[in-house]
Amino acid sequence: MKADEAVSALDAVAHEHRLAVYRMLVKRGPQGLPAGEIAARLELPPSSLTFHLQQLRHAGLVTQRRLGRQIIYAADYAAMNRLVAYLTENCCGGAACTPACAPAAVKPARHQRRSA
Amino acid sequence: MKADEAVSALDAVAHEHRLAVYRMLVKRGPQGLPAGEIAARLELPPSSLTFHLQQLRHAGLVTQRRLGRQIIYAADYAAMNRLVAYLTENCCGGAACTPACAPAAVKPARHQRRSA
DNA sequence: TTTAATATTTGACTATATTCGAAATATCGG
DNA sequence: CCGATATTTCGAATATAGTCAAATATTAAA
Repeated sequence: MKADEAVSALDAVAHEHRLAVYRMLVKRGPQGLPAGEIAARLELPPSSLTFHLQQLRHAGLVTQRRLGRQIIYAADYAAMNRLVAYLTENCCGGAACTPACAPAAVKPARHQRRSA
Repeated sequence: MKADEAVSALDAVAHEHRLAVYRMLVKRGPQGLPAGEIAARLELPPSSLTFHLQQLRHAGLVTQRRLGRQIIYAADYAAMNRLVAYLTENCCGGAACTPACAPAAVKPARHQRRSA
């Protein structure tokens, strides 16, 4: 992955609404969701949602397909993994840092204590 | 992790120079690098670098400490892992999506066990 | 205390992103 | 074809980010 691709992808999710859309799609799975459903759930005007969906799509994070009158968006998991890998690449110069640096895989809402 | 914290962190790395700085620090390890060294390697004017370092720091992705005349910056690996976990959280609704979704099949990070 | 090294803050300028209503486009069912 | 539904494109207003030279702080050494 090139730096500018990573920047595009990160920029795409670096926004309140787009991050919400993206996480919704990640949670949804390959089945995806139609634009209208996303707009309804997040209470966004359709034109605003399109703007954000296009950014996610252009960044390669989501895919688009038509189903009748609807347009279905879905997360591209391969892209997600490439991005995460790029961010954490060469952690600690490759030294034995696994416990400290390895990114968590699937997190089942465990007790992560965080004092405010 | 809250949505706005994630947005701050993503926004911090969603920039060519900041991403380069961040990856350099991730690669460097807990030892970190002085601001001047980072500026020299990336050929950035000191004032511009400070601008970007502050964003990374304010977003919680890097830490800052003084060493003599220098100010050392280092990646915060716990924050990195929280961010990655947030992005990939509840992948596919928790269904059996491991081959498609699981980022770098690695067990969740525990505690830092690294000799400095 | 003076000087040099290191890093940050300030300030002024330029450029880009976000928002959303209204109009346009594409699809379906009759 | 026509009306209804789903989504996108356009356009204009508003807001925020990025750049870097010069001035300022902080520390160390002579």
